[in-house]
Amino acid sequence: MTISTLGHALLGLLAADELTGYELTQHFDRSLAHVWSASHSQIYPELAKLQAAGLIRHTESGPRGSKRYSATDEGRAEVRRWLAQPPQPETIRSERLLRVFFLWMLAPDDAHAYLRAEAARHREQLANYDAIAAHIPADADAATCWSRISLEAGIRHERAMAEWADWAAESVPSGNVRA
Amino acid sequence: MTISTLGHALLGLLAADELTGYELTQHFDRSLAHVWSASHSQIYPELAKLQAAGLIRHTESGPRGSKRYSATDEGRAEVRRWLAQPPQPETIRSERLLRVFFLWMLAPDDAHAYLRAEAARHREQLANYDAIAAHIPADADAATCWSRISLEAGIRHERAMAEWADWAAESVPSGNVRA
DNA sequence: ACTGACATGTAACTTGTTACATGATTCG
DNA sequence: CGAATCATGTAACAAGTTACATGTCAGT
Repeated sequence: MTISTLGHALLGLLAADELTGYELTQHFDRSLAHVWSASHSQIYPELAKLQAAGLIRHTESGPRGSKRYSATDEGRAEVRRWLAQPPQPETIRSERLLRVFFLWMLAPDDAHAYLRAEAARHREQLANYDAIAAHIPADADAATCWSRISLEAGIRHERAMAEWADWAAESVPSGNVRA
Repeated sequence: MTISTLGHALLGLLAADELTGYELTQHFDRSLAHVWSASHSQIYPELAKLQAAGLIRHTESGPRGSKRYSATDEGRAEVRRWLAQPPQPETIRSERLLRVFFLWMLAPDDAHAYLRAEAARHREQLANYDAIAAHIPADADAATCWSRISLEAGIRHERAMAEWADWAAESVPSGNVRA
């Protein structure tokens, strides 16, 4: 049985807490949003696989048919094994940056507007991340401390990209310049 | 016919130059490496689709059965249409950052080593990008200027992530500290 | 002759998305 | 009692990866 990255993400979350599929789904929309994304339609079948592989265990059943899972010892060992492996180089796929590559096909004003909008989008995301970071207490547990560290990567990324978009917009002539 | 992002990438490249499938493949390994990735097994079928949709045209046949394509007027119009649309928020998936999220499961020394290695990987990528940037002439054509602008995003991203990894490593206690 | 780069394609599989489908519980 | 949220699942499809398969041409 080979485990996908999604599988490892679920396993990692279940190593810290007992969670339902629904709660796991929410983690991908919230705490893990800057790191990994997954929808419930991918999560439920993956949970079934992990359970079949003995890496997670169904602990309790709650209201509305909800099922709570926790990682088994083998599951925790699997996460550690995964973490100890050197990661492969990631394949980069950014549609937003790809568009920039082809912006020479647009009128300078339109290209300029694209970059300004890009800067705004990055600043918006940065504000979201900053707001999340502001709510993390200073005396948090280990798992939360590490979520803060990974969130910092998102913050610095958005900040760098916002500054890049500003720089890029300045380097493009525009008829809309007012300064 | 809906066109995938890969289709738009191919169309964009073929809007500037007449290229073969093989040359397109190389672009994803080189000029587009920091932006989008695709392998030949995905490219050849996609070229067939674009041709069937009348967005590209097979122009000349070369040695070793190579086929050269160029974008049609409809193809160029399609790229511009795509560029004018507001991009959707991108789904983020970084296995390397996901690991950081779960680093609390490792001994502090191992977590520290992971972050140091991360910093080194980002610095290595940064050096690659810097080397590429250094070879772009100052008097380049429009398409090259925009490739330089998108490359700058890669450079700033790697720089920000290298600095983040340093910061993160410092914030983790390690038995290997010599300073 | 051999090696490596050039060159194109297909098949099987994995991963991820979108849409469909259903039902329980809570709050106003 | 109606809407929102909670809660789980499946099916059809799209996108991407890995492996298979084949053949050409240039340089040594």
